[in-house]
Amino acid sequence: MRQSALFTKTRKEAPNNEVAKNASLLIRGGFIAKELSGVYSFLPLGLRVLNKINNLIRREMESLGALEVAMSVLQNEEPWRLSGRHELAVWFKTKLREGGELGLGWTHEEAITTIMKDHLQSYRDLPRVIYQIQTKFRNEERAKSGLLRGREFLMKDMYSFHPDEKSLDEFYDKVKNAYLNIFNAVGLGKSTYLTVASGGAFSEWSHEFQTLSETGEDTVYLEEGNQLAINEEVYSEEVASKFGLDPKRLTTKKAIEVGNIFKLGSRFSEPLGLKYLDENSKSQPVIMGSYGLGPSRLMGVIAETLSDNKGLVWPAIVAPFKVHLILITKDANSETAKKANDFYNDLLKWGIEVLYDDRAVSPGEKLADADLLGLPYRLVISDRALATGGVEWKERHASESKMLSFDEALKKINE
RNA sequence: CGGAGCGUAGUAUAGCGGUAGUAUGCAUGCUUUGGGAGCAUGUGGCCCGAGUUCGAUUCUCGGCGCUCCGACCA
Repeated sequence: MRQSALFTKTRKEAPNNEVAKNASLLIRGGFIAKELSGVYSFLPLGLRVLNKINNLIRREMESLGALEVAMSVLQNEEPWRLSGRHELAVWFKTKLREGGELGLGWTHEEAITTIMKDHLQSYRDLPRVIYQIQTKFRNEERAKSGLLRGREFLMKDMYSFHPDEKSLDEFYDKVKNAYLNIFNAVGLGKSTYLTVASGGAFSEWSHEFQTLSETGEDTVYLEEGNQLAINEEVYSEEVASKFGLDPKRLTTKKAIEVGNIFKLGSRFSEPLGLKYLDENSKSQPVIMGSYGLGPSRLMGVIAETLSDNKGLVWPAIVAPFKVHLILITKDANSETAKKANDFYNDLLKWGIEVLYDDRAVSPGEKLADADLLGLPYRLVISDRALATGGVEWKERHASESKMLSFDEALKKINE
């Protein structure tokens, strides 16, 4: 994409209505726009990042055998009455003209359980795994920290249906690994801990995925070198020992929750009547699990924790473009400009995602923007670079650049 | 929901009981091209409502909105 065609503009100054680093940088770079507190629009660059994250998540979920659906955002209140959750304050509710109440989906256990009543009758129909990636609405008492805690946000929610606890347990462990694959892929593997947390009303324990960050709302107990942690909410020396950790060696750190998985058991299948017949023609409640992961929050965590003082630093796998090609020349018809145009077309031919800064602005502005936008590879084509027979190559996280021939650059991009 | 702070050009900010300044952006012209370039000329603003006052962007009250701390958080 030619940068001259990109309508979003970058800004030098941090917005005065954001303190959070993630929101500040993403707004400065034109990735997102603020609509309300905790409510953001995604602009072209931001949407590209979000879609990359979504597709990464999709690949992992599909590998678990999950099938994607799109459930409705408007929800019937009736199943929520059956599950006893219709009074919860996080629910944005509204009324039909006729007077009936309905709500905006903030989670979908009730909805998917109701749907599955039409599709699960026999043990032969189990297990099943269903997920969606969808905008969720939660009437938070306090939105905060940019994309980290919003009232409207993107969520991948997955639900699994099993004949018994054993089947659920096996699947649950697979999901743990799939989640860890995702956090590893986006460069948060080392700072993300599988964390024992409260199972709430459903079971004794659940697991969270906590990424270390001073902006985090949670506190976890952990030991360096061990990727299992305990959330402060459930921590005691006894609990630590139970999970194989030595209380004496644990320290506390602030962390932000990037995922949460639950064993629901029959918490929803019983009240909503989701049952199946086993091999002995005996009616049994379906055993369920639910698995959340927020792509927009993950984008915020990446922006928050992997950036530096010049701007964003996207991991290649989620970067909106892989290459930032920058032309520096005084004359749009110069030999240098022709070379840059040709190279841009070569990159497109190779199927490389490239943002080409062909704008008629000063070199300083282009370079500062490149740092702010944070694409992994920066390639500068200028009179100076051409004089040495090639392009200047710099990786966003590196401090030094080096000169490469056009062929060498192409090769390196494809590595 | 309790507490604190804030709301002035597109953005970031200064200031005042007598209708507002700076930087940046944007527009035009000339110059300029490796770290947000220079000069000149323009463009553009006091969140909403009520009250006090001769006069309110400024003071008071209410509303709306934003940020932070706490509470809350499937």
